[in-house]
Amino acid sequence: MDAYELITRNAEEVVTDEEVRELATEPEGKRVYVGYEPSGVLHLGHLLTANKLIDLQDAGMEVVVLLADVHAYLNGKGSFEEIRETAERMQAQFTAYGLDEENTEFVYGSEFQLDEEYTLDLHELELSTTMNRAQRAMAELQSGETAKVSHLVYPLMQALDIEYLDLDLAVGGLDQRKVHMLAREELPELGYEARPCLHTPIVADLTSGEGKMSSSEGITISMEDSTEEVEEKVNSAFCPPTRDPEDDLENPVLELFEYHVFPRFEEIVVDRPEKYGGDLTYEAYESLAADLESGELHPADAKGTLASYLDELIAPGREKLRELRS
RNA sequence: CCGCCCUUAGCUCAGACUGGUAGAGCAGUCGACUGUAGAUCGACUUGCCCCCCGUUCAAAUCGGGGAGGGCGGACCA
Repeated sequence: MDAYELITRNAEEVVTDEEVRELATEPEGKRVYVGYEPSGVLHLGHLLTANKLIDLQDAGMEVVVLLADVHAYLNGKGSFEEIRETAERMQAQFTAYGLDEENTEFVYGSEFQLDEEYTLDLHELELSTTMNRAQRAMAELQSGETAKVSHLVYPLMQALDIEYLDLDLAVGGLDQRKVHMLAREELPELGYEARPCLHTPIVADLTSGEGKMSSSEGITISMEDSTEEVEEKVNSAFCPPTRDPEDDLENPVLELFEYHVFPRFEEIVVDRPEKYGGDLTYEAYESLAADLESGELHPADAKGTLASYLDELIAPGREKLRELRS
C-alpha cells in the first residue's frame, strides 16, 4: 500500500484530494491531528479516528492528539481539574490502543489557547464570523439545545488550533466538516494557510443500522466493556444478511469489520463449526462482505468473529483502565 | 427591567377550564418465530406530575411564592 492509499483509506472525504496527494509525496514529519474533548472512557467513535491516526503514523507522519480541555470547559463538561483527570485517562487509553507513544504528541488545549496572541486571533475570528455560521459549525451541540456564547467560540477555537498546532492536515469525523470548512475559509483571512482535512465516516447505529445519526445516542462499545458485554452488544446489532440493506440503512456489523477490524489485523479467521462449513479466513474486507452477501457467511458467525476481534482491540485499554482505577 | 409561553415516563406530549394521587405514541425489557439482528406476533416495565407554602376530606389540577428553559420588547413591516 503506498502512502497516499494508506493516508486516505477508509476516509469518507478528503479536502482536497490534490492537497493530500501533495502531502503523500513526502509524508515524513508532516503534522496531523485530531482533537478530542476529554472523556474518561474511549468508545468506538474515538477509536475510528484513532485508527486513522495509526495509519498516518505508519505513513511516517507526526501525530498530534489535542486533549481539548478548554473546549470541554466551554461545553460545560466540568471544572478544569475534573477535565484534566479524564484527559489523563484518555491519553493512557489511546496509547494502550496502539498510538505509538514515542511518536504521538499529546497536547492540552490550555497549554496554548490562553496565550495573548491566540486570544487576539480568536477575537478577530469572532469579529468576522456570524453567529449563524459559528453555530452551524458547532458539531458538539446537542440537538434541541440552544447555543451559549461558549458554543459559538468553540468552533472558532478549533479553527485556530489548526494554525497554532502548526499542522499540515486536520483529521476528524464527518461531523467535523463544517468546522474544517470554516477553518479553510477563515484562516487565510488572518494571514494563515488553509490546511487540507480528512474525514472519517460516521458509523451507523449498532442496533438500528441508521446511518449519519449522532453517535452519542444508542449503544456503542467502549473500553470498559467486558468480553461478555462486547458479545452481547454485537449480538444484538442489526445485521441483515446483505451489505446493502433497504431504506437508507447500513449494515453496522460490516461497517465495524471495515473500519475497526480489517485496518488492524492482517487476517481474520471466522471460527465456524464443521456443521456450517468450518473455518473461513479473510485478508480483505471486500471478500468478507461479498461472502455475507452471497450467504456463504452467516450473520451469526460474522457477529461472533466481530465480537472477538473487537474484544482483542479494546482489551489493552480495558486493562489500563483497571490499573488506573485501582 | 418588562411581557408572554413552557416544565408530567428515557423521548415527544395528552390530562388542568369542570380537584378524587396519571395516560398515549415512540423507546426499553422479556418471550415466540427465524442458525444473528430486524420485521411480525404475545406479555411486561417505567414516574419526587420542577420546588416550597397555602386552600381543601382530597391538589399534577385551584391560589401565592420561587427555580429552570424558550420567545419577545426601537424603527420598519
